[in-house]
Amino acid sequence: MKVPSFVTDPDPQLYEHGSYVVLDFETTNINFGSALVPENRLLLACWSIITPHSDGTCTTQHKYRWGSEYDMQELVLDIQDVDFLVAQNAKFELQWLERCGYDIGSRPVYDTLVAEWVLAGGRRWTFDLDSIAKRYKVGGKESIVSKLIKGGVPTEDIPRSMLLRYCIRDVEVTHAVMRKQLEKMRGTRLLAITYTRCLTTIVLADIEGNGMHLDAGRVEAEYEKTLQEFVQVEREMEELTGGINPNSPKQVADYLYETLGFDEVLSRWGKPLRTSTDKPKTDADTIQALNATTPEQIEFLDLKQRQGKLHAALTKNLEFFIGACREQGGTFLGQINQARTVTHRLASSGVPTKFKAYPKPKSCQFQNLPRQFKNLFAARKEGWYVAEADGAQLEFRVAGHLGKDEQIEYEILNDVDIHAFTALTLTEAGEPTDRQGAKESTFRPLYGGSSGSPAVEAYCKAFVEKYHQLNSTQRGWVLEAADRGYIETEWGMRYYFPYLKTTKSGYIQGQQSVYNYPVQALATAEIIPIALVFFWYRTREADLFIVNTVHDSIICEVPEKEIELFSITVVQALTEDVYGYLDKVYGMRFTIPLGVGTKIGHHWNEADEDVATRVHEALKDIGSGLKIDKGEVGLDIPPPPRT
DNA sequence: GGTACATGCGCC
DNA sequence: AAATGGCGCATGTACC
Repeated sequence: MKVPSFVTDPDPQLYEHGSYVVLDFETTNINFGSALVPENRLLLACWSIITPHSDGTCTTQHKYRWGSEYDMQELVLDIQDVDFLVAQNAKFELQWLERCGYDIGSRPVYDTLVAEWVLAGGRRWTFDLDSIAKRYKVGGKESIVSKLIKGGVPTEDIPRSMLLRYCIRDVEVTHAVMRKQLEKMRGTRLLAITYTRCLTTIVLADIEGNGMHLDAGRVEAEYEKTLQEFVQVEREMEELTGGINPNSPKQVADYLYETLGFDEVLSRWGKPLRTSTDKPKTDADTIQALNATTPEQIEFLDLKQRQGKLHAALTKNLEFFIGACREQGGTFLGQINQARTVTHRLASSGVPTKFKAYPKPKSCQFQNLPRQFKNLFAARKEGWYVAEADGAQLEFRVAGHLGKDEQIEYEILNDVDIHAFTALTLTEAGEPTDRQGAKESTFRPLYGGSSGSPAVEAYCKAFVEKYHQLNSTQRGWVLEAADRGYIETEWGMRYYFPYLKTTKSGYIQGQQSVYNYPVQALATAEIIPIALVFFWYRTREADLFIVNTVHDSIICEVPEKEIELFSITVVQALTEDVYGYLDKVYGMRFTIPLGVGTKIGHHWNEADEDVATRVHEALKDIGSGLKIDKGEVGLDIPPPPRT
């Protein structure tokens, strides 16, 4: 499908001179009124239409309409008549507008919540409309209706006149906030950032409605197996300990350090490693590091480690999965949230769901699903595939670009194995490590880490020397942050660091965040969302659909006939489209080749070799370094030459 | 009885 | 004295 010009040739100045509708809906409030809950109903829409004129003035028209999604034709026509749509938390309005028959991809949105998140630049502000309004001194104090809704009063029970006043007021406040935000962004490069974020909002509004789908047979088997093992472990623990609660850090600590007489793990300075409130630690890493000598000690550590893992697997995932399979056909929804993270990554949260089998509602988010359970997910349609594409070594390559680091560029162009260097350095420093074991240390110094075991410290030093151009760039960021209180990234985003402190020794506390934010942000807050937007538009008329995105990846359900379409389009979106967008919108020429890896099979993360052969064939004339390994197909696409 | 915090664990 | 970033959910405990 053709990608609209407001994506291929964006002009963020549209927000300054275009016509727009400011919209607010009132709905019944199951799960905060989400349009994705079929039982929710639309009650009321209030909107203003703002039409600018060539002489600098503008006309404003106010409208409202009581009724359901089937009564909103006039609203839809009004939106179709303007350049863009404005709302606070536009994802919510877009999901309702979808139910009203509006094409949510047809024009840009301006989301005051998202814009405020951009302006916050990493400061932990609150982003509800009342808080924002208060900061801009518009709109007065929180209304009674707002408190009633928060207090759980059904919206439909609130007197109509009150609800109408409330809704009109929210439209006015949203509009006033928008004008203030635009004012504040003038003279900065934040408008373009806001534009990118708001394009992403549209796509998220759509993806959230799809949910992910479980293979019920596999879930039942996995649950049964895990439960049996868990029951066995708990029984053995009870016999050994006489009945402590293994989920209580307090009781476990008493048992470990009093009853069993373990010595606490010590830091390099000889002090015990404690929790933030100075209590003895009982987590998996600590238990791994304890020195067991008696048979009782050995047995307990083994049991506790298994118990912790099994308990987490059951309570956080498998019980939820079982509920979803037995009670709702295997498909469940998750939220993908903007305005949560300080770096502008996306976050995910679960949708609280009440299953018959459990007394309390359970939630399951989409970004921390255990790897070992990914293959419990399948496409919901017979014969379809789950296809995942991820940005190859995305943050490392981004670091190479931001640091203008020739060594990183060389290593990417020549496909150098970076973990091998880590393993070698650690081994030479006296701690023999294989490639797999070295992986966890590889990027520690990239994010400002410098300490650890002697060998790890030696590795950190070696890293900093090897990629000295990146390191001096990062140290520059730290100085800028310490000096001005914020940094401005290459693409114009500002991150504030009000809490940086320089110690007597000259060490800047909090510098790790400064090292990290630009790298994490360009990779997972810009490049992946941009790719997501292009991929979504390019495949809107295809049957395939996006079901999830996890920081550096895009996950879809794809019919057999669209395997090639998926592969070619996702590669284009994650590379060429990104180069083009960064250049056009941020004036930024990306210098390092971006790469893509694809994995396609009937279950998530379970590659099908035959499909991989087809993908390999489809991509053979594109890019460079095409390779196929255990069903995963990867390649790089170099950035366009500089002219 | 309800809420807030601490802890631990999962992901990238 | 300590020094790798970013999240969300389940449970236990302290406290009102």
